[in-house]
Amino acid sequence: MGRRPCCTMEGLNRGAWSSEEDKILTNYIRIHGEGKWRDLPQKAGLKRCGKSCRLRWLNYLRPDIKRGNISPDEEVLIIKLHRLLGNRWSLIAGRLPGRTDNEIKNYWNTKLSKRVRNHIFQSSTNRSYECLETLAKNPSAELRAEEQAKIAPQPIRARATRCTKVFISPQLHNAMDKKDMAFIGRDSNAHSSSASKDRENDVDDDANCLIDFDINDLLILDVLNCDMQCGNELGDQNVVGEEYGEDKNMHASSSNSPDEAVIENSTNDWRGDNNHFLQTHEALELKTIESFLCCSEDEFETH
DNA sequence: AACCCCCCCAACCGCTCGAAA
DNA sequence: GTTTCGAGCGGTTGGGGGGGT
Repeated sequence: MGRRPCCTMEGLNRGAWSSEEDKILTNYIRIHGEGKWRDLPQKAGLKRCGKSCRLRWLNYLRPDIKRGNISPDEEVLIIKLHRLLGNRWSLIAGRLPGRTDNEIKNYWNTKLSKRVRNHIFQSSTNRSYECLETLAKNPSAELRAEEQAKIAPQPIRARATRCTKVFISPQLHNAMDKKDMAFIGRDSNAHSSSASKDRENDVDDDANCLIDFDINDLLILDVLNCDMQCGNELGDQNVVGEEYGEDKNMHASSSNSPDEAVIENSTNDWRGDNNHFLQTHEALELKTIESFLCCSEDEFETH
């Protein structure tokens, strides 16, 4: 194996881009569209690595990029998402239209992480987004000890994988539709056994299906779920860190069930005009939902 | 004015993944 | 099944600018 570098490294410009280079790249992409980054520099007449061109376009030149100060609302969202997802910058950026993963990563590393760290000294399984909002809107605000404990991070570190389909039981989908805390918040054992039973019925009824979903539901669930025991379950299941495993067939991309609903056709995506987020990250979200429901991984794998 | 230090952020690097050959 | 390629992700680096002395 092995791969040739994306371009010969000799004689290429490095470092900051000049306005002339920006102009050339922008014009080229305007005419030919994105993609084929390896060949782009040669065709466009740029002395740059294709990777560098891609990065420059995605992080700086794209017309839909929102530049400027990050609003308090955006801060709140970043903090919430970071708490939920950890350093998954592309996922977090996917929730902030016009913001790039690089920008959010930088913003977190230079500002938010310090601010949050200063207000947190004990891990806790409880959550309080009121505290987070207070923090984002008034950085100098001092939180009480119990408030600090409530916002200690417990990110879900499942791996984000690219796949095209995801399985969610009809029960889960209905529960998410209705924000059914009674269903979602039941204790893990009770839920685990009943969930298994439900799924057996699903199989019998041939009612399993793949249903697209919106991560907004997760956030809503998370917010509504402040007082639930779910946080404890997350910790108990080792969803933080590698121990939780990689992928483990959590994506259903190989399934051929006729009941599958292909995410690509989803209209439930936050962006509306494309489905990048769901197409690339539903496996992570499935893991997230699974964790929220406190189900065992095996139960999902049976599907 | 000169120097130093720190912060910010654009850019780079190494790696992984899915798809195609 | 294996190899190669295109693309994307996340951690890190380093240049530049601003503030302090």
